Amino acid sequence: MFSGPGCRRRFDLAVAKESPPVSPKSGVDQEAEYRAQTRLWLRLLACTTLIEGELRRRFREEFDFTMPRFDVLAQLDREPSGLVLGELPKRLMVSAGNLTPIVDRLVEDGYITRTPSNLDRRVQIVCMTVEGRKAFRRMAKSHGSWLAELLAGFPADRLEGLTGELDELKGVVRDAMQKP
Amino acid sequence: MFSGPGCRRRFDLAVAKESPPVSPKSGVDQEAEYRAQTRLWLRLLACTTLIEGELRRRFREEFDFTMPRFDVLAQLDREPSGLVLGELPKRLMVSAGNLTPIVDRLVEDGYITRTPSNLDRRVQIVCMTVEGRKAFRRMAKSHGSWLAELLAGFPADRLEGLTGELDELKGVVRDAMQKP
DNA sequence: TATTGATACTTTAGACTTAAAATAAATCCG
DNA sequence: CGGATTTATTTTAAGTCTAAAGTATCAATA
Repeated sequence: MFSGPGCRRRFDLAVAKESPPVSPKSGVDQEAEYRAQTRLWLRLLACTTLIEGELRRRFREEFDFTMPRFDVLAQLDREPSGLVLGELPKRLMVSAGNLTPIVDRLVEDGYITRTPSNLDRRVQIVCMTVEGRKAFRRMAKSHGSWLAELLAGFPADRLEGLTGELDELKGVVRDAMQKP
Repeated sequence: MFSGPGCRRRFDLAVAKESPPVSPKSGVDQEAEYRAQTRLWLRLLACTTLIEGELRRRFREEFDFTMPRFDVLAQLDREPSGLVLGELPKRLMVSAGNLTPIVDRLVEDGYITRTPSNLDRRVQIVCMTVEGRKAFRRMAKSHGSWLAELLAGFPADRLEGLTGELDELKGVVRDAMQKP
C-alpha cells in the first residue's frame, strides 16, 4: 500500500507517554526505565535534528552545497590515493544506491574522478581532484567554525565525557542489532 | 546550480581532522576543543542514524508504516480534541510544506480527519479517528519495546544523566542559533 | 469599502533515502 | 569449460524534506 523505503526522517520527535511494553523485569521499575529510554531517544533526535538543520542551512547559503556531498568529499580527503566506491556507503552509513547519483554529480562538477579498476572491472575507484580538495578545505573550515559556534556554550571540559557516553551508547545499540 | 533544499541527511559521518578554525582563544587549546566538538557531533549523528535506521526498518517490516506518519499520530494521540494543523510542523521540527502530503495520506487512509475551522477558514483542525488511535497504540507499543531492546545494554542508572546532558546541549545550540 | 499586510496552507522544484530488482563481472565447481 | 553463485553498482519506485513561490482568508486602516 503506502510505506515504501525512503525518508531519512528528521521526525519522530516527542512520542512521550506510551503504554509500557510487555517486558521481563518487574513492573514499576521497567516502566520507569522504558520512559527514560524514550526520553533519551527523543533528546538524541532533537539535538541531531537541530544541529543538522542549521549546518545544512549554512552549507546551502554559503556554498550552495549539501551535506551529503560534503560528506563524500570528507571521506575522500583522507584517502589521497582514492577509495573503492563500495567503501563509501559503509563509512557513511547510507545505502549504495543512494550514493550513485551523488557521486555522479560530484564527478560532473569536477570535484572527484571515478575510474574502473584494472583488476576487477566491477570495482570503481573514486578520488578527489585538486579542485575538489581545494573546495573541500574551504568548506571544512567553515563547517568547523559553525560547529564551534553552535557548541560554544557547552562546557569544554565535559565534551569528552559526553562523547564517551555516546560512544558507549553506539556500541550498545550496535551489539543489540547484531544479536538476532 | 545544484544544492537546493531536501535531504534530511543521515550523512556527514566522520569528518575528523580538518584544519582548525580561526578563533579568539589561544592556539592549542582551541584546536583541541574544536576537535572535541567535531567528535561530539559525529557521535551524536552516528547514534541517531543507527537507531533511526533500525526503527524505520522495523516500522516498515512489521507495520508497513513510516516514522513520519507515526510521528504525526504520536502528536495527535495526546490531543484528544485535535490540533491546529500549523502546530504540527513546529512540534515535529519539520517544514510545513512537508506535512501536507503526509497528512493527506493519513486522512486518505482513515487514520485522521482534517476539518476547516469555523472561526477562521484558513485554519484546519486535524484529529485522530478511532481506528487511527487503535493503530497508533499498537505501533507505539512495538516502538517502545524496540527501543528498549536497542538500549537495553546501556546502564539504566545513567539514562537520565545522559538525557540531561543532551537537554543542556539542545539548549546551548538553540541559544546560539537565536543570537544573531 | 478598498487597499495593505499578515497568516495558514499548498504547490513546485530539486535533492536525498531506502529497498528491491536489474546488470555485469568475477569466482566456484562439477 | 560452462552453469551457478557471489559481489559491485546502477536503476526503479515510493517517500521524505526543504525553500520559495503561490493561494486563500483574515485583519486593520485609510
